[in-house]
Amino acid sequence: MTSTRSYSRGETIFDSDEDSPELHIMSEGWAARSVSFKDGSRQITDFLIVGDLCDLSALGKGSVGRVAALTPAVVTVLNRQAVTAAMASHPNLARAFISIALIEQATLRVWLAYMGRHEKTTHLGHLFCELHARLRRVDLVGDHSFDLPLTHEVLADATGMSGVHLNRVLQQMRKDGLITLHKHHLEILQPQRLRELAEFDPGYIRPL
Amino acid sequence: MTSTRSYSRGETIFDSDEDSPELHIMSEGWAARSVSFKDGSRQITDFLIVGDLCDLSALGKGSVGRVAALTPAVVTVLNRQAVTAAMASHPNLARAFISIALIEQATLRVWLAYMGRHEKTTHLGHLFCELHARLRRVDLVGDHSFDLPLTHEVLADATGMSGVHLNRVLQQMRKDGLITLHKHHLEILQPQRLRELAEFDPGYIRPL
DNA sequence: CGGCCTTTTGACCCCGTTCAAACGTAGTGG
DNA sequence: CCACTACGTTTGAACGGGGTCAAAAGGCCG
Repeated sequence: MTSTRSYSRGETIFDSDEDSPELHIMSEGWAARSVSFKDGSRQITDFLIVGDLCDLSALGKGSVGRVAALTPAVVTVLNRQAVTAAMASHPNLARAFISIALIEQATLRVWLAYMGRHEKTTHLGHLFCELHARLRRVDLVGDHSFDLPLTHEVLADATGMSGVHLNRVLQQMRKDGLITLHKHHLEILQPQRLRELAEFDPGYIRPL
Repeated sequence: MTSTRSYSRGETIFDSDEDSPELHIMSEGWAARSVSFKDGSRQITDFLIVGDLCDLSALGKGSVGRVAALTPAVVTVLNRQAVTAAMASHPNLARAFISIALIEQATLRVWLAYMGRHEKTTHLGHLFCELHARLRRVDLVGDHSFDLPLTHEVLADATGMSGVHLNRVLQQMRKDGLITLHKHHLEILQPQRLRELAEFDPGYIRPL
């Protein structure tokens, strides 16, 4: 039936090349999908948290990038064939997967839009708003703060900036009294102001 | 049954707000989905050409941005309910839509990765490779050249650069003997070199 | 205590932006 | 056929955000 599997930081959970008969759902920890280039740089395209499907792509064609654990992580493993069989008899399940894929699309479009924008401060602020909203869905936030067990390097790879600059943006946000970030715990001090600054509209976040 | 509709340049084909009972398929011309910001800037997140679905999002939750014609365009209009009904009786159709959504995702991830990269030349080169591959699928290329009825401004909004800089990148590519671009017709003079330069891997393009 | 991985800070520099103006080129109407 | 206009392309000059390189200063763990 369903089983779980544990990964330690840095381990690959799924790679676009493989054609695995499994479907992975995050049960604990953080993971990221990323695309790498010859010059060593990488772009993180998705953060995966509890409840997220790692490889929806196993249900159809089309996949890019590698999913790797960013923290110690646990995933639940489903059998792909069992899922596709269930889809055949329950059309609503198929529609649910389409919806999930579309929500992931929407998030990618928002990321793309913010990546194209110029001020990196806005971009990072938006990411914080998004993560807060997503973590809230799965009860991983306390009021306006949450654990963010990621290194600067990871945040930089997600927002398309250098680690050095990411650090400077953070300093600025702290100085502006927008956030605190200590020991991998982020607190949003002025949620309203941050949302306005980042033009955050939670409409694209997956509803519960 | 199915009907068609025509749009002139700039007209909105679909907006994420509306909850239309229709599904649109591009039959002629070019369109783009874009996200806009308060400051007037916009980011194009998808180019739509013949055969592309404008609003897969009508089949589920999750949508961002507005789809607008970039040239005079013709779309075929399908009835959404008819499609969802067909999906219920033909599970393979549902899987096909999942695949389409996943391929769109893959493209978005690639765009995101190139947006995060630093050299804009690479980014634009990659876009040209992608467009060529996609247009080839629908027989709209002649050897290594194709019509590209887009303004610099549009290309700039897609690649996240200013119109001025986009023009300069183009000049450089011309000087390097990589391409010519005249009267909205692009010719790739050194396809192999361009692909290598842009690290283009067509694996993510929708197969025929 | 000694490494190793992160975070922080400083200095320098370049890619890409912005502002502006000039230069096509196509379309419209007299 | 020639203005006149509107839009797109091209070019110049100046500025600045963010990158790169390098080194110091914290944590964290064996």
